[in-house]
Amino acid sequence: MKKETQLIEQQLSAWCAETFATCFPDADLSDINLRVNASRNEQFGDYQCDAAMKLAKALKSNPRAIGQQFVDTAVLPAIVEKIEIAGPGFVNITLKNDGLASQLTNMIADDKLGLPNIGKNQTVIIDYSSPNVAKPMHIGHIRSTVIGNSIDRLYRALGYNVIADNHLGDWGTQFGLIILGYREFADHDALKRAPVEELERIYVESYNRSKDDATWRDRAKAELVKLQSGDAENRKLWESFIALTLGEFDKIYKRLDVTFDLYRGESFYNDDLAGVIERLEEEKLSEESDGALICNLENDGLNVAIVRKSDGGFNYTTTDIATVASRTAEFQPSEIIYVTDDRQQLHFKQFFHICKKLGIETKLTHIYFGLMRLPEATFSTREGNVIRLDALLDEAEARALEVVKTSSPDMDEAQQREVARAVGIGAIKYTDLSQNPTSLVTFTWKKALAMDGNSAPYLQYAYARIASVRDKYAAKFPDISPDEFPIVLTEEQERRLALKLTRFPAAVESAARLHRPSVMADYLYDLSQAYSSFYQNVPFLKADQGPRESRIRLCALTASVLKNGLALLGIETPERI
RNA sequence: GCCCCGGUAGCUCAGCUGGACAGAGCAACGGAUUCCUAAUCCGUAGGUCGGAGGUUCAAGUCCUCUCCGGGGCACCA
Repeated sequence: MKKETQLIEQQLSAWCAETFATCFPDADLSDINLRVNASRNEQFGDYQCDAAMKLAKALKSNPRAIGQQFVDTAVLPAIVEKIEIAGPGFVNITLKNDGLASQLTNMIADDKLGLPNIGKNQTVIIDYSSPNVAKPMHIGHIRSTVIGNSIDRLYRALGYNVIADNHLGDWGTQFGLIILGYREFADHDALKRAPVEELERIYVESYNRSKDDATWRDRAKAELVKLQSGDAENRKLWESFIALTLGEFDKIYKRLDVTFDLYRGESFYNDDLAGVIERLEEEKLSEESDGALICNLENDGLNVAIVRKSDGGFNYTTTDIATVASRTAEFQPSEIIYVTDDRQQLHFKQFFHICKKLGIETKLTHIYFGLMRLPEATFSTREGNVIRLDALLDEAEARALEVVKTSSPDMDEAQQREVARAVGIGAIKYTDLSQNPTSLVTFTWKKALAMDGNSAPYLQYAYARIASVRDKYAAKFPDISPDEFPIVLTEEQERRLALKLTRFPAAVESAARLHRPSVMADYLYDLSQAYSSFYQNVPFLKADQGPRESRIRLCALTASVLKNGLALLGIETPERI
């Protein structure tokens, strides 16, 4: 039986709370945060507790004295070397070297590297990517796809049962225009060559005609009505548009290593929409206004949401409510997570609110991110200022290939291409994942394709160096098995690396909890820096037996953490680079 | 008009539930390669955290006001 892993931070926090309770048995400490946190600055120990300052007021005492009392009464846990009081009343905690070493040994023995199984028996649905049919994906789509996919991976790693659902925009008024346009001026050769581009051209042209041609508008509407009422021919056309588009999308998803468990577009919920309206009316949550049916949420500061248009059609609020109802009934998720850009915030607040009023208790979370902007000067001449996603990926791979060719000229070309693919795609993903999603993002090729510094290639490079060390060790000492030697931390860089390694589970946990892959990226970069410094300054293949094996084990564990950690960002780790 | 998100070093960005002197990368400058992949490492320089008040023992982080940029506010999703 696998013992439940507990994060060091939690362990120390619990200990800290207990100790304070023993120190001050009469005080009510329930409102005060007694947590222990990783020290930001290593001169203040490995972990620190700032509770003494927080308690000062409640206990009517000064923080130094409280800290001192804590230090005097505390019974140190086995893993702790010493505690000290410092500054205004911080308790700084330093871990034992052999305590760290045994943590590492446990991680090595655990194929999950110490990750807690906090998602056991919980289902989470993640709704991300969700592009529209008949429109090519451009750089605006990469954030939802890559961020959503990373959240997906983080949750899975923590034991959640994740359902990744691609909620395609496959239904709506645009299909009337597309069907009509298709009938009138489709270029069938172009449709074979580049189906989505041609579909988009058809849509745009048809849309433009509808703007000042009432007849065209009416004809498009007639096509839409036919489609919606199940006309066999239009239905078939519509299905073919979806198939063509998905065929193109799948190429991109494959390149990005993104897979979905479900592809349920808006059309999937079409039959449920009337029922949603009925429920809203029954619950008296809706009212007529200017011929439309609305939910008035002004009292909640959320304006007004239209649930049925004056022409009788439904819109996305209705669809989204139907989707939640369907998902909760079918999967009983503990949480549904949506990943979209921040323009949709109001919409999500509105329909989350309506769902709650309808008695749906499921936790609904909207992860939003800032739209990608272009620095005007660079791209103003580009047509429509749009960079297609596949073009971006091509460029990334090409750029990476140049670097690979100059850095690894001896590698055969097929392998160079393979490395360039992993590195190029990794660079693109990392750029998106390493920033806080809510930040505004300015797209620059330089940043997106960065190959050094805080970038995926830096992390991949660190990994490849370890792989190389491992192979050289195996060749040089074929008869020695490093795992028979204990991990001993003597050098400064060694200890720093060890400490970082033990924080992997905490990093994964908080990245998932905060829905922020950037936390993971930050951690991995930090770890790689610690490793690179170790690598550069501490010899291992040339060290004596004992330290050598200990260091090899550290290398191996670093490799595992990097590989698994980067996998949580959807980034590959080639063995050679 | 109301609401949301940004404004941190020349540039691009971190900074978790307020915690000890604000951190990276790029660019600049100076070092390191008989040695485990230099896509690396070590170092120097660079910031009144948009501005003004306030709360607090402690504010980049919370509150109020304000300036700048982006976005959203009824039949597109």
